[in-house]
Amino acid sequence: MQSVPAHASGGCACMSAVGLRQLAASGRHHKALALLRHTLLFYPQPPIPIASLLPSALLAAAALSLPAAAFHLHAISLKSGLLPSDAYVLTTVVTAYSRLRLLPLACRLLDELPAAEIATSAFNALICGHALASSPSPAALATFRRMRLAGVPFDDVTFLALLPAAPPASIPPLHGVAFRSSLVFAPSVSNCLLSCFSRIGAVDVARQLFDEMPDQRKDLVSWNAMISCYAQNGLAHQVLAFYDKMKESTSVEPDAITLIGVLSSCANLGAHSIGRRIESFINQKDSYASNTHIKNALINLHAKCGDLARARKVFDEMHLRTIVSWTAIIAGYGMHGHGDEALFLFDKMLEEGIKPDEVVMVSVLSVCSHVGMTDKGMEYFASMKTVHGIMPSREHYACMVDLLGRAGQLKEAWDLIVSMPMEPDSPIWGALLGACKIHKNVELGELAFEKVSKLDPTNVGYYVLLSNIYSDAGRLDGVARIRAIMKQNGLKKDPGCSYVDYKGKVHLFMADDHSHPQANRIYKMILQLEAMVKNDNRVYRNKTTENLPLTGIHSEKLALTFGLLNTESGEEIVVIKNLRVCEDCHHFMKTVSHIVNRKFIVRDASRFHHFEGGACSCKDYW
DNA sequence: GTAGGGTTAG
Repeated sequence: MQSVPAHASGGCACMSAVGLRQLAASGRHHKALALLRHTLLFYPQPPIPIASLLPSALLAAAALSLPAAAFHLHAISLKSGLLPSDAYVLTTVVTAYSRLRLLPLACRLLDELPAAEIATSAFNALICGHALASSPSPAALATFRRMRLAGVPFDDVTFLALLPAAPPASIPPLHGVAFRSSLVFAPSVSNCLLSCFSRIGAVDVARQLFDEMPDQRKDLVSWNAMISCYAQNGLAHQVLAFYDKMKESTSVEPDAITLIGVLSSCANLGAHSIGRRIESFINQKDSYASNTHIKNALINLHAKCGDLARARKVFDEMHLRTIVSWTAIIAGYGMHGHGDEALFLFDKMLEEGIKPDEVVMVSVLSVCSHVGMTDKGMEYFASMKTVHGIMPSREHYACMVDLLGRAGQLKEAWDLIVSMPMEPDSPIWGALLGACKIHKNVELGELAFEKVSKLDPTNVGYYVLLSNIYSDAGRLDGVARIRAIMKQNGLKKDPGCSYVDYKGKVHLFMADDHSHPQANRIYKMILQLEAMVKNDNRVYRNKTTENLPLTGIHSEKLALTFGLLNTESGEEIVVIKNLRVCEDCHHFMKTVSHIVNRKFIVRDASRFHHFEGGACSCKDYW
């Protein structure tokens, strides 16, 4: 007959282990730790079934941010002789320290052991810890090397932890390792590799990986990863094409993640009718009704497609708003020129106790810059460090250079760049260059160009900006020089294009484009409008047009005129343009809005312009 | 019992 205590204790410990796991899994970590304390009272002596209790308890300590509890449990693990040999306990100690932001302790633990004796799972946990602490993480890669050198087998989990944190240059060789070890054949690993190549901008390699996956191994995640790949690399047209392809495929059904990728591409393209179709599909599904990510994508869609009221409606009707929702609506008001409402919402967000992050601060600063609230922008920039504890990044500096530069404070913008604690990047110098164009400063423009063309030599926009600076200053020698450099480097100016999403179809126009079926009617009307604009004394007061060289018909004039010809008064016209609208076209549109007594909206590369009654919502500040 | 892939805002 078994001794009663032994039998009873075994059963009780077993129950404790189950109970602890359940408590930890359901988030009741305090109860889990209390149960462990209670159990330990009955089992003061090792080696007892503590082995089965420690992992859950360690994770509970990490979840509760209780380093002292983790130290205690670590000590128990050592005292009971479970460490260093018990793989489960070793792995969870590493995980607990990683999650408690005590990565050095996790490192030391494994550093002191012979690598060959460390279990795969413990190495995986450490790689994961490195990934958690920083990304990209050379240390994660170094841990993987140590593992391989010691001959410790790696598995799919190793790759899933390592790949997202791997430095860009190590992705192709890791792909090779995954291939040789046959791990690429695990769908999760190939999906992960796919998104890694996406992250480093290797879209073609990502697509190749997708195409090489046998159909039965392509799952929903593979399709979504490919859609995100196109979306994040700015290939919105490919997203829509790929989405169509996905709908044809019988093996997968789009889910919320698919739709989010597609919606964001519709937003970037201004493809409002496709976006609205997806929205009505979404509204039919109850399961999406409370999906915050979807709602955020819809706010972004409507705002970027010109329907701010609808964006606001989605925002107002949300049950749970995250900082992303706030950022989307704030940026929306900003790009439509409603700086006051945007900043009011930001203050409201703070009142609701939401802590601002780097991203929302970028939006707030760019709102200030777009609407010319220079002082307000300076205040917010200063408050980042002093009030919110956010260190300004290059992106924030770029906003500030833009803010000061647009306002004509070129010297202050320059001083800010010089005072930066990190090396300025091309968008920062580009912002200064743009400001020099607005304020016609050749000397500083040349300086900014010199910097920016070293950092981003193939970006045509910068050459065009400097060329326009020279042109405005009557420096034709400069214009010729830039043109020569561009030719020498094989750089071509991005062609301007504009389009209107009319009755579900996109009508695209290039400059001087005659290919549209209605081209004759459109040009005839433009000529009439141009003549009327020249004679319009009311808006014409601020001269300029007469002296402008006739540079052909820009695409936005064609798209707008198409819109005017095909819609009734009161109907929405949204023109979307890939580049910034020029002064001549801007003046033309203001005047036309007065002459034909219509409202219309133009989205250019940087913001929205609402034209009505001879004026623009940007107040000529863009 | 431990380690883990694809999602939104700029």
